[in-house]
Amino acid sequence: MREQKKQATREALSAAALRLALERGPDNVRVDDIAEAAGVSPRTYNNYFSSREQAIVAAVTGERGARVAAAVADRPADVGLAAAVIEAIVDQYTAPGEPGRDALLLITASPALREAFVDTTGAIEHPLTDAIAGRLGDTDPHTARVLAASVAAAVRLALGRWLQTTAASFTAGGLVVPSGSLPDLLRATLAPLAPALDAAEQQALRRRR
Amino acid sequence: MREQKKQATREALSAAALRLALERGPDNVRVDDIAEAAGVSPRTYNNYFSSREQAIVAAVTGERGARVAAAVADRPADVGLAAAVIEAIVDQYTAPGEPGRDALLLITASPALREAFVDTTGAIEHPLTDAIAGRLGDTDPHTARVLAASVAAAVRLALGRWLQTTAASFTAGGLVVPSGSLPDLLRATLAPLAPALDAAEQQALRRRR
DNA sequence: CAGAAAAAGTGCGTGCACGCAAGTTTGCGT
DNA sequence: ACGCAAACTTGCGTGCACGCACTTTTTCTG
Repeated sequence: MREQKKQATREALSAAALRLALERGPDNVRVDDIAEAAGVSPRTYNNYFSSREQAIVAAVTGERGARVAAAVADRPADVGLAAAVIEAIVDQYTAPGEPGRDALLLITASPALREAFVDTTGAIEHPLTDAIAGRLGDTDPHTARVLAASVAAAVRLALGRWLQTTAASFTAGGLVVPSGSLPDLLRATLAPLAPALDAAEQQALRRRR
Repeated sequence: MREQKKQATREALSAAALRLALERGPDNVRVDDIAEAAGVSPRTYNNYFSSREQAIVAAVTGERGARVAAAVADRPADVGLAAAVIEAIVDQYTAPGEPGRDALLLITASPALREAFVDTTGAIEHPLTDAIAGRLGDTDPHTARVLAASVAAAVRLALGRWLQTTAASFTAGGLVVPSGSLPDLLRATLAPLAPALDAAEQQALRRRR
Protein backbone atom coordinates (compact mmCIF):
# COMPACT_ATOMS: atom_id res chain seq x y z
CA MET A 1 0.00 0.00 0.00
CA ARG A 2 3.00 2.19 0.57
CA GLU A 3 4.14 1.49 -2.95
CA GLN A 4 0.72 2.40 -4.31
CA LYS A 5 0.84 5.78 -2.66
CA LYS A 6 4.33 6.47 -3.89
CA GLN A 7 3.37 5.60 -7.42
CA ALA A 8 0.26 7.71 -7.11
CA THR A 9 2.11 10.86 -6.10
CA ARG A 10 4.71 10.15 -8.74
CA GLU A 11 2.04 10.05 -11.40
CA ALA A 12 0.27 13.03 -9.94
CA LEU A 13 3.48 15.00 -10.11
CA SER A 14 4.38 14.13 -13.66
CA ALA A 15 0.80 14.56 -14.84
CA ALA A 16 0.66 17.99 -13.26
CA ALA A 17 4.02 18.85 -14.76
CA LEU A 18 2.90 17.90 -18.24
CA ARG A 19 -0.44 19.65 -17.95
CA LEU A 20 1.12 22.89 -16.76
CA ALA A 21 3.81 22.72 -19.41
CA LEU A 22 1.16 22.32 -22.10
CA GLU A 23 -0.89 25.17 -20.71
CA ARG A 24 1.80 27.77 -20.19
CA GLY A 25 4.81 26.53 -22.09
CA PRO A 26 7.68 24.69 -20.48
CA ASP A 27 9.57 27.78 -19.37
CA ASN A 28 6.69 29.24 -17.44
CA VAL A 29 6.31 26.33 -15.06
CA ARG A 30 7.90 26.70 -11.65
CA VAL A 31 8.64 23.73 -9.50
CA ASP A 32 6.40 25.18 -6.80
CA ASP A 33 3.49 25.14 -9.22
CA ILE A 34 3.97 21.48 -9.99
CA ALA A 35 4.24 20.57 -6.34
CA GLU A 36 1.18 22.60 -5.44
CA ALA A 37 -0.84 21.09 -8.28
CA ALA A 38 0.09 17.63 -7.05
CA GLY A 39 -0.62 18.50 -3.44
CA VAL A 40 2.84 17.96 -2.03
CA SER A 41 5.65 20.15 -0.86
CA PRO A 42 8.26 21.36 -3.33
CA ARG A 43 10.86 19.41 -1.40
CA THR A 44 8.92 16.22 -1.94
CA TYR A 45 8.67 16.85 -5.65
CA ASN A 46 12.41 16.88 -5.57
CA ASN A 47 12.49 13.46 -3.95
CA TYR A 48 10.80 12.06 -7.02
CA PHE A 49 12.34 14.04 -9.85
CA SER A 50 15.62 15.86 -10.04
CA SER A 51 14.59 18.21 -12.79
CA ARG A 52 11.45 19.70 -14.25
CA GLU A 53 12.22 18.13 -17.58
CA GLN A 54 12.35 14.71 -16.00
CA ALA A 55 8.94 15.19 -14.46
CA ILE A 56 7.36 16.35 -17.69
CA VAL A 57 8.88 13.63 -19.80
CA ALA A 58 7.99 10.93 -17.30
CA ALA A 59 4.33 11.54 -18.05
CA VAL A 60 4.97 10.16 -21.52
CA THR A 61 7.68 7.59 -20.91
CA GLY A 62 6.53 6.33 -17.54
CA GLU A 63 6.34 2.58 -17.81
CA ARG A 64 8.23 2.07 -21.00
CA GLY A 65 10.96 0.06 -19.37
CA ALA A 66 8.61 -2.47 -17.88
CA ARG A 67 6.54 -2.62 -21.05
CA VAL A 68 9.54 -3.26 -23.25
CA ALA A 69 10.74 -6.01 -20.93
CA ALA A 70 7.32 -7.64 -20.94
CA ALA A 71 7.12 -7.41 -24.70
CA VAL A 72 10.49 -9.10 -25.08
CA ALA A 73 9.52 -11.85 -22.67
CA ASP A 74 6.24 -12.41 -24.49
CA ARG A 75 7.73 -13.10 -27.89
CA PRO A 76 7.48 -16.77 -28.85
CA ALA A 77 10.51 -18.80 -27.92
CA ASP A 78 11.27 -19.83 -31.47
CA VAL A 79 12.05 -16.38 -32.83
CA GLY A 80 15.63 -15.27 -32.55
CA LEU A 81 16.73 -13.03 -29.72
CA ALA A 82 17.56 -10.21 -32.10
CA ALA A 83 14.16 -10.31 -33.76
CA ALA A 84 12.41 -10.54 -30.41
CA VAL A 85 14.21 -7.54 -28.95
CA ILE A 86 14.00 -5.38 -32.03
CA GLU A 87 10.34 -5.97 -32.70
CA ALA A 88 9.42 -5.57 -29.05
CA ILE A 89 11.11 -2.21 -28.97
CA VAL A 90 9.58 -1.06 -32.22
CA ASP A 91 6.15 -2.01 -30.90
CA GLN A 92 6.54 -0.23 -27.61
CA TYR A 93 7.94 2.91 -29.12
CA THR A 94 5.26 3.19 -31.75
CA ALA A 95 2.14 2.26 -29.84
CA PRO A 96 2.24 5.01 -27.24
CA GLY A 97 2.55 7.69 -29.86
CA GLU A 98 -1.17 8.26 -29.73
CA PRO A 99 -1.90 9.22 -26.14
CA GLY A 100 0.13 12.41 -26.10
CA ARG A 101 0.45 13.75 -29.59
CA ASP A 102 0.65 17.33 -28.37
CA ALA A 103 2.99 16.24 -25.60
CA LEU A 104 5.47 15.01 -28.17
CA LEU A 105 5.12 18.25 -30.02
CA LEU A 106 5.95 20.10 -26.84
CA ILE A 107 8.99 17.92 -26.28
CA THR A 108 10.35 18.31 -29.76
CA ALA A 109 10.01 22.06 -29.45
CA SER A 110 12.29 22.45 -26.43
CA PRO A 111 15.93 21.36 -26.53
CA ALA A 112 15.97 20.69 -22.80
CA LEU A 113 12.93 18.44 -23.08
CA ARG A 114 14.39 16.68 -26.08
CA GLU A 115 17.49 15.85 -24.09
CA ALA A 116 15.48 14.62 -21.13
CA PHE A 117 13.33 12.50 -23.41
CA VAL A 118 16.33 10.92 -25.07
CA ASP A 119 17.91 10.27 -21.69
CA THR A 120 14.95 8.21 -20.55
CA THR A 121 16.42 5.48 -22.69
CA GLY A 122 18.65 4.59 -19.78
CA ALA A 123 15.58 3.54 -17.83
CA ILE A 124 14.95 0.55 -20.06
CA GLU A 125 18.38 -0.86 -19.40
CA HIS A 126 17.66 -2.81 -16.24
CA PRO A 127 14.29 -4.26 -17.24
CA LEU A 128 15.70 -5.15 -20.61
CA THR A 129 18.66 -6.83 -18.95
CA ASP A 130 16.30 -9.10 -17.03
CA ALA A 131 14.28 -9.90 -20.12
CA ILE A 132 17.34 -10.79 -22.17
CA ALA A 133 18.80 -12.79 -19.30
CA GLY A 134 15.55 -14.71 -19.15
CA ARG A 135 15.82 -15.62 -22.81
CA LEU A 136 19.47 -16.53 -22.49
CA GLY A 137 18.68 -18.86 -19.64
CA ASP A 138 20.32 -16.87 -16.86
CA THR A 139 23.61 -18.55 -17.60
CA ASP A 140 25.55 -15.34 -17.98
CA PRO A 141 23.92 -12.22 -16.62
CA HIS A 142 26.99 -10.26 -17.62
CA THR A 143 26.37 -10.73 -21.32
CA ALA A 144 22.75 -9.76 -20.89
CA ARG A 145 23.76 -6.52 -19.25
CA VAL A 146 26.13 -5.61 -22.04
CA LEU A 147 23.57 -6.38 -24.72
CA ALA A 148 20.85 -4.45 -22.94
CA ALA A 149 23.12 -1.47 -22.51
CA SER A 150 24.04 -1.57 -26.18
CA VAL A 151 20.43 -1.81 -27.25
CA ALA A 152 19.56 1.09 -25.00
CA ALA A 153 22.39 3.11 -26.48
CA ALA A 154 21.18 2.37 -29.98
CA VAL A 155 17.64 3.36 -29.09
CA ARG A 156 18.96 6.56 -27.60
CA LEU A 157 20.71 7.26 -30.87
CA ALA A 158 17.60 6.58 -32.90
CA LEU A 159 15.43 8.79 -30.73
CA GLY A 160 17.97 11.54 -30.91
CA ARG A 161 18.08 11.46 -34.66
CA TRP A 162 14.35 11.26 -34.92
CA LEU A 163 13.74 14.27 -32.69
CA GLN A 164 16.47 16.13 -34.48
CA THR A 165 15.05 15.60 -37.93
CA THR A 166 11.47 16.22 -36.91
CA ALA A 167 12.51 19.44 -35.20
CA ALA A 168 14.40 20.44 -38.31
CA SER A 169 11.41 19.70 -40.49
CA PHE A 170 9.40 22.07 -38.33
CA THR A 171 11.74 25.00 -38.64
CA ALA A 172 12.55 24.30 -42.28
CA GLY A 173 8.88 24.28 -43.03
CA GLY A 174 8.74 20.96 -44.80
CA LEU A 175 11.76 21.22 -47.02
CA VAL A 176 13.40 18.43 -45.05
CA VAL A 177 11.81 15.04 -45.41
CA PRO A 178 11.05 13.45 -42.02
CA SER A 179 13.84 11.03 -42.88
CA GLY A 180 11.73 7.95 -42.34
CA SER A 181 9.29 6.90 -39.71
CA LEU A 182 10.42 6.10 -36.21
CA PRO A 183 9.89 2.34 -36.61
CA ASP A 184 12.10 2.27 -39.68
CA LEU A 185 14.71 4.37 -37.95
CA LEU A 186 14.68 2.08 -34.94
CA ARG A 187 15.03 -1.02 -37.06
CA ALA A 188 17.88 0.48 -39.04
CA THR A 189 19.68 1.60 -35.90
CA LEU A 190 19.29 -1.71 -34.10
CA ALA A 191 20.24 -3.81 -37.12
CA PRO A 192 24.01 -3.64 -36.54
CA LEU A 193 23.50 -5.17 -33.09
CA ALA A 194 21.62 -8.20 -34.37
CA PRO A 195 24.77 -10.29 -34.88
CA ALA A 196 25.80 -9.75 -31.27
CA LEU A 197 22.37 -10.69 -29.97
CA ASP A 198 22.14 -13.82 -32.04
CA ALA A 199 25.70 -14.84 -31.28
CA ALA A 200 24.96 -14.60 -27.58
CA GLU A 201 21.88 -16.72 -28.07
CA GLN A 202 23.85 -19.39 -29.92
CA GLN A 203 26.46 -19.45 -27.22
CA ALA A 204 23.80 -19.81 -24.56
CA LEU A 205 22.31 -22.74 -26.41
CA ARG A 206 25.71 -24.34 -26.76
CA ARG A 207 26.41 -23.83 -23.10
CA ARG A 208 23.11 -25.31 -22.03
CA ARG A 209 23.72 -28.77 -23.45
CA MET B 1 45.34 30.75 -31.22
CA ARG B 2 41.91 31.22 -29.82
CA GLU B 3 41.58 27.47 -29.41
CA GLN B 4 44.90 27.35 -27.62
CA LYS B 5 43.79 29.82 -25.02
CA LYS B 6 40.50 28.07 -24.49
CA GLN B 7 42.22 24.77 -23.99
CA ALA B 8 44.68 26.42 -21.63
CA THR B 9 42.03 27.82 -19.32
CA ARG B 10 40.16 24.57 -19.53
CA GLU B 11 43.18 22.67 -18.32
CA ALA B 12 43.94 25.30 -15.71
CA LEU B 13 40.44 24.93 -14.36
CA SER B 14 40.41 21.16 -14.16
CA ALA B 15 43.93 21.03 -12.78
CA ALA B 16 42.99 23.50 -10.08
CA ALA B 17 39.84 21.55 -9.35
CA LEU B 18 41.74 18.30 -8.94
CA ARG B 19 44.47 19.87 -6.82
CA LEU B 20 42.02 21.51 -4.45
CA ALA B 21 39.95 18.35 -4.21
CA LEU B 22 43.03 16.37 -3.29
CA GLU B 23 44.10 18.94 -0.73
CA ARG B 24 40.84 19.49 1.09
CA GLY B 25 38.57 16.68 0.03
CA PRO B 26 35.95 16.98 -2.70
CA ASP B 27 33.25 18.43 -0.49
CA ASN B 28 35.33 21.31 0.75
CA VAL B 29 35.96 22.80 -2.65
CA ARG B 30 33.74 25.68 -3.68
CA VAL B 31 33.35 26.72 -7.27
CA ASP B 32 34.70 30.15 -6.41
CA ASP B 33 37.91 28.58 -5.18
CA ILE B 34 38.45 26.73 -8.43
CA ALA B 35 37.76 29.82 -10.48
CA GLU B 36 40.07 31.94 -8.38
CA ALA B 37 42.85 29.35 -8.53
CA ALA B 38 42.55 29.31 -12.31
CA GLY B 39 42.41 33.09 -12.56
CA VAL B 40 38.98 33.42 -14.10
CA SER B 41 35.57 34.47 -12.88
CA PRO B 42 33.22 31.89 -11.41
CA ARG B 43 30.86 32.54 -14.28
CA THR B 44 33.56 31.61 -16.75
CA TYR B 45 34.29 28.39 -14.94
CA ASN B 46 30.69 27.60 -15.56
CA ASN B 47 31.10 28.11 -19.28
CA TYR B 48 33.59 25.26 -19.30
CA PHE B 49 32.13 22.82 -16.82
CA SER B 50 28.61 22.36 -15.59
CA SER B 51 29.53 20.68 -12.35
CA ARG B 52 32.44 20.49 -9.97
CA GLU B 53 32.65 16.77 -10.49
CA GLN B 54 33.05 17.25 -14.21
CA ALA B 55 35.93 19.64 -13.69
CA ILE B 56 37.74 17.32 -11.30
CA VAL B 57 37.29 14.23 -13.40
CA ALA B 58 38.33 16.02 -16.58
CA ALA B 59 41.82 16.35 -15.18
CA VAL B 60 42.12 12.58 -15.42
CA THR B 61 40.03 11.78 -18.47
CA GLY B 62 40.83 14.84 -20.55
CA GLU B 63 41.94 13.54 -23.91
CA ARG B 64 40.80 9.97 -23.65
CA GLY B 65 38.39 10.26 -26.51
CA ALA B 66 40.97 11.47 -28.96
CA ARG B 67 43.55 8.97 -27.70
CA VAL B 68 41.18 6.04 -28.07
CA ALA B 69 40.30 7.12 -31.59
CA ALA B 70 43.95 7.45 -32.53
CA ALA B 71 44.73 4.06 -31.05
CA VAL B 72 41.96 2.43 -33.06
CA ALA B 73 43.12 4.10 -36.24
CA ASP B 74 46.72 3.03 -35.61
CA ARG B 75 46.03 -0.68 -35.37
CA PRO B 76 47.31 -2.56 -38.41
CA ALA B 77 44.74 -3.01 -41.12
CA ASP B 78 44.85 -6.79 -41.04
CA VAL B 79 43.54 -7.23 -37.51
CA GLY B 80 39.78 -7.50 -37.19
CA LEU B 81 37.71 -4.49 -36.22
CA ALA B 82 36.66 -6.10 -32.97
CA ALA B 83 40.23 -6.86 -31.94
CA ALA B 84 41.39 -3.40 -32.95
CA VAL B 85 38.71 -1.61 -30.96
CA ILE B 86 38.94 -3.80 -27.89
CA GLU B 87 42.70 -3.72 -27.61
CA ALA B 88 42.85 -0.01 -28.29
CA ILE B 89 40.43 0.63 -25.47
CA VAL B 90 42.19 -1.69 -23.08
CA ASP B 91 45.46 0.08 -23.83
CA GLN B 92 44.11 3.56 -23.32
CA TYR B 93 42.29 2.72 -20.14
CA THR B 94 45.24 0.99 -18.55
CA ALA B 95 48.11 3.23 -19.54
CA PRO B 96 46.94 6.42 -17.86
CA GLY B 97 46.51 4.65 -14.55
CA GLU B 98 49.89 5.86 -13.44
CA PRO B 99 49.71 9.66 -13.62
CA GLY B 100 47.02 10.10 -11.05
CA ARG B 101 46.99 7.16 -8.74
CA ASP B 102 45.79 9.27 -5.84
CA ALA B 103 43.32 10.98 -8.13
CA LEU B 104 41.68 7.65 -8.86
CA LEU B 105 41.58 6.92 -5.17
CA LEU B 106 39.82 10.21 -4.63
CA ILE B 107 37.32 9.39 -7.34
CA THR B 108 36.50 5.94 -6.06
CA ALA B 109 35.93 7.37 -2.62
CA SER B 110 33.13 9.75 -3.62
CA PRO B 111 29.91 8.48 -5.22
CA ALA B 112 29.38 11.75 -7.05
CA LEU B 113 32.84 11.58 -8.54
CA ARG B 114 32.40 7.95 -9.45
CA GLU B 115 29.27 8.83 -11.39
CA ALA B 116 30.97 11.70 -13.16
CA PHE B 117 33.91 9.49 -14.03
CA VAL B 118 31.69 6.79 -15.46
CA ASP B 119 29.76 9.37 -17.43
CA THR B 120 32.87 10.54 -19.22
CA THR B 121 32.47 7.42 -21.31
CA GLY B 122 30.05 9.33 -23.46
CA ALA B 123 32.89 11.58 -24.56
CA ILE B 124 34.58 8.79 -26.51
CA GLU B 125 31.50 8.18 -28.61
CA HIS B 126 32.11 10.73 -31.34
CA PRO B 127 35.84 10.20 -31.79
CA LEU B 128 35.29 6.48 -31.75
CA THR B 129 32.58 6.83 -34.36
CA ASP B 130 35.03 8.51 -36.69
CA ALA B 131 37.69 5.89 -36.07
CA ILE B 132 35.31 3.03 -36.74
CA ALA B 133 33.90 4.76 -39.79
CA GLY B 134 37.42 5.11 -41.07
CA ARG B 135 38.01 1.40 -40.76
CA LEU B 136 34.69 0.57 -42.34
CA GLY B 137 35.51 2.74 -45.30
CA ASP B 138 32.99 5.49 -44.64
CA THR B 139 30.37 3.55 -46.54
CA ASP B 140 27.83 3.64 -43.75
CA PRO B 141 28.44 6.20 -41.01
CA HIS B 142 25.21 5.11 -39.40
CA THR B 143 26.54 1.68 -38.48
CA ALA B 144 29.70 3.22 -37.12
CA ARG B 145 27.68 5.43 -34.82
CA VAL B 146 25.68 2.54 -33.46
CA LEU B 147 28.76 0.44 -32.85
CA ALA B 148 30.61 3.29 -31.19
CA ALA B 149 27.66 4.01 -28.94
CA SER B 150 27.44 0.35 -27.98
CA VAL B 151 31.11 0.14 -27.24
CA ALA B 152 30.90 3.26 -25.15
CA ALA B 153 27.96 1.80 -23.25
CA ALA B 154 29.89 -1.38 -22.59
CA VAL B 155 32.90 0.57 -21.37
CA ARG B 156 30.63 2.53 -19.10
CA LEU B 157 29.34 -0.71 -17.65
CA ALA B 158 32.84 -2.05 -17.11
CA LEU B 159 34.02 1.12 -15.41
CA GLY B 160 30.96 1.14 -13.22
CA ARG B 161 31.51 -2.40 -12.10
CA TRP B 162 35.19 -1.80 -11.57
CA LEU B 163 34.69 1.27 -9.40
CA GLN B 164 31.95 -0.49 -7.55
CA THR B 165 34.01 -3.53 -6.67
CA THR B 166 37.13 -1.57 -5.83
CA ALA B 167 35.11 0.70 -3.58
CA ALA B 168 33.57 -2.34 -1.93
CA SER B 169 36.98 -3.88 -1.41
CA PHE B 170 38.00 -0.73 0.41
CA THR B 171 35.12 -0.74 2.83
CA ALA B 172 35.10 -4.50 3.26
CA GLY B 173 38.77 -4.35 4.11
CA GLY B 174 39.96 -6.91 1.63
CA LEU B 175 37.34 -9.56 2.11
CA VAL B 176 36.10 -8.94 -1.41
CA VAL B 177 38.47 -9.92 -4.16
CA PRO B 178 39.04 -7.03 -6.60
CA SER B 179 37.08 -9.14 -9.03
CA GLY B 180 39.71 -9.06 -11.71
CA SER B 181 41.86 -6.34 -13.17
CA LEU B 182 40.38 -3.57 -15.27
CA PRO B 183 41.83 -4.90 -18.54
CA ASP B 184 40.24 -8.29 -17.97
CA LEU B 185 36.97 -6.70 -17.01
CA LEU B 186 37.02 -4.54 -20.14
CA ARG B 187 37.76 -7.48 -22.38
CA ALA B 188 35.02 -9.57 -20.81
CA THR B 189 32.51 -6.73 -21.11
CA LEU B 190 33.36 -5.92 -24.71
CA ALA B 191 33.45 -9.55 -25.83
CA PRO B 192 29.69 -9.84 -26.49
CA LEU B 193 29.96 -6.97 -28.96
CA ALA B 194 32.68 -8.58 -31.04
CA PRO B 195 30.25 -10.41 -33.35
CA ALA B 196 28.54 -7.14 -34.20
CA LEU B 197 31.81 -5.38 -34.92
CA ASP B 198 33.12 -8.15 -37.12
CA ALA B 199 29.82 -8.57 -38.92
CA ALA B 200 29.84 -4.89 -39.78
CA GLU B 201 33.37 -5.23 -41.09
CA GLN B 202 32.43 -8.18 -43.27
CA GLN B 203 29.48 -6.31 -44.66
CA ALA B 204 31.66 -3.31 -45.42
CA LEU B 205 34.09 -5.52 -47.30
CA ARG B 206 31.27 -7.13 -49.22
CA ARG B 207 29.88 -3.75 -50.11
CA ARG B 208 33.21 -2.43 -51.28
CA ARG B 209 33.69 -4.93 -54.05
C1' DC C 1 46.14 50.32 -39.53
C1' DA C 2 41.55 51.48 -38.20
C1' DG C 3 37.26 49.91 -37.16
C1' DA C 4 33.74 46.57 -37.32
C1' DA C 5 32.31 41.89 -36.33
C1' DA C 6 32.71 37.82 -33.68
C1' DA C 7 33.80 35.51 -29.68
C1' DA C 8 35.06 34.94 -25.06
C1' DG C 9 34.80 36.73 -20.24
C1' DT C 10 32.04 38.87 -16.51
C1' DG C 11 28.32 40.56 -13.02
C1' DC C 12 23.91 39.86 -11.65
C1' DG C 13 19.60 37.72 -10.72
C1' DT C 14 16.63 33.78 -10.47
C1' DG C 15 15.20 29.22 -9.73
C1' DC C 16 16.71 24.91 -8.37
C1' DA C 17 18.85 20.60 -6.45
C1' DC C 18 20.03 18.51 -2.43
C1' DG C 19 21.91 17.71 2.48
C1' DC C 20 20.22 17.84 7.01
C1' DA C 21 17.33 17.49 10.84
C1' DA C 22 13.11 17.59 12.38
C1' DG C 23 8.03 15.93 12.08
C1' DT C 24 4.58 12.58 10.28
C1' DT C 25 2.68 8.39 8.47
C1' DT C 26 2.71 3.34 7.69
C1' DG C 27 3.34 -1.34 8.76
C1' DC C 28 4.54 -4.99 11.91
C1' DG C 29 5.20 -7.66 15.96
C1' DT C 30 3.41 -8.90 20.42
C1' DA D 1 -5.02 -2.59 20.32
C1' DC D 2 -0.59 -0.53 21.25
C1' DG D 3 3.64 1.08 20.44
C1' DC D 4 7.93 0.96 17.99
C1' DA D 5 10.83 1.13 13.96
C1' DA D 6 11.32 2.17 9.34
C1' DA D 7 9.88 4.75 5.53
C1' DC D 8 8.08 9.04 3.69
C1' DT D 9 7.34 14.07 3.98
C1' DT D 10 8.62 18.70 5.01
C1' DG D 11 11.15 23.30 6.11
C1' DC D 12 15.31 25.37 5.90
C1' DG D 13 19.76 26.67 4.35
C1' DT D 14 23.51 26.55 1.11
C1' DG D 15 25.83 26.36 -3.13
C1' DC D 16 25.18 26.14 -7.78
C1' DA D 17 23.83 26.21 -12.82
C1' DC D 18 22.44 29.09 -16.24
C1' DG D 19 19.99 32.99 -18.89
C1' DC D 20 20.77 37.72 -19.96
C1' DA D 21 22.90 41.92 -20.85
C1' DC D 22 27.23 44.07 -21.01
C1' DT D 23 32.39 44.72 -21.34
C1' DT D 24 36.73 43.17 -23.02
C1' DT D 25 39.50 40.76 -26.11
C1' DT D 26 40.58 38.59 -30.54
C1' DT D 27 40.06 38.17 -35.45
C1' DC D 28 38.79 39.68 -40.00
C1' DT D 29 38.42 43.09 -43.69
C1' DG D 30 38.90 47.14 -46.55
